[in-house]
Amino acid sequence: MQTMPSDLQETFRALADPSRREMLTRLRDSEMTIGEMAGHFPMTRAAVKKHLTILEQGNLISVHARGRERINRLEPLALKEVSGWLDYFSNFWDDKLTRLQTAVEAAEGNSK
Amino acid sequence: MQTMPSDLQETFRALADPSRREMLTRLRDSEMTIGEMAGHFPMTRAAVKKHLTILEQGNLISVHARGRERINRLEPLALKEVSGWLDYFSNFWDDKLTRLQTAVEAAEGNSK
DNA sequence: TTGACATAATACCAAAAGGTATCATATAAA
DNA sequence: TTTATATGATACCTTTTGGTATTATGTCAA
Repeated sequence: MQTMPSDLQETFRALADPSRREMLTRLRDSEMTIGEMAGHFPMTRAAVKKHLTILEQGNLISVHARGRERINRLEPLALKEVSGWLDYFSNFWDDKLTRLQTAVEAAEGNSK
Repeated sequence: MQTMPSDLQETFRALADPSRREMLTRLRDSEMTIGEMAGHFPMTRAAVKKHLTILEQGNLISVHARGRERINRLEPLALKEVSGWLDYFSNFWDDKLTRLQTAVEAAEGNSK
């Protein structure tokens, strides 16, 4: 059985939830506290905090204390690792697109 | 051609399980039946079939009948859509890597 | 037709996921 | 110091998930 870095597993797991993905897109625009994040979601602060913890376990965010607040900051390197995993398939989809484009061009050539 | 992210949720959900990700890497090398796939995993055929169904729901594979067998084939376009979602963050990690590389080069320059 | 084989369908189970409510703790402010 | 605020930590509940076992269906081959 292939052994993948366990943190990549935690990253994929964290990305599986739509609320967490939306949290990442919000953190792309600006870091924010748990309370600020909770203001954007129809769930309790406790639930938002759980989601942020899972994002942190997936190395997708880092958390920094500022007084009694906790600043949540995007850490995009984990996303880059996911991108690297996807690259394992990229020539495959490129091939498929190439064949498709070739077929389209052939059809256009016939119609001219 | 812009096919907008239809149901990326099902794709992300399918990618969250390590067995399913390994199934995708196996299908990258060659399409195969349910029974063949089951030979590579320590679980029943029924469990493998469930995983393949979830991969199909995530548009990551297609299933084709061949007699009494079912051929499972990689459909990488859904992975390309995931890659597109990640691109929303790519300048972020590029920035971070650029800063890191700059710092490394500066350190090397100091040591020479 | 009969029997073996590959898969489909269903019921069931334990554990994980996603959520709430409640209480404790640490810090800011009056 | 007292009080309000921001978060942490549990306990608990319901639904989903990943797995099994069992039975049914369709197809190949003798």
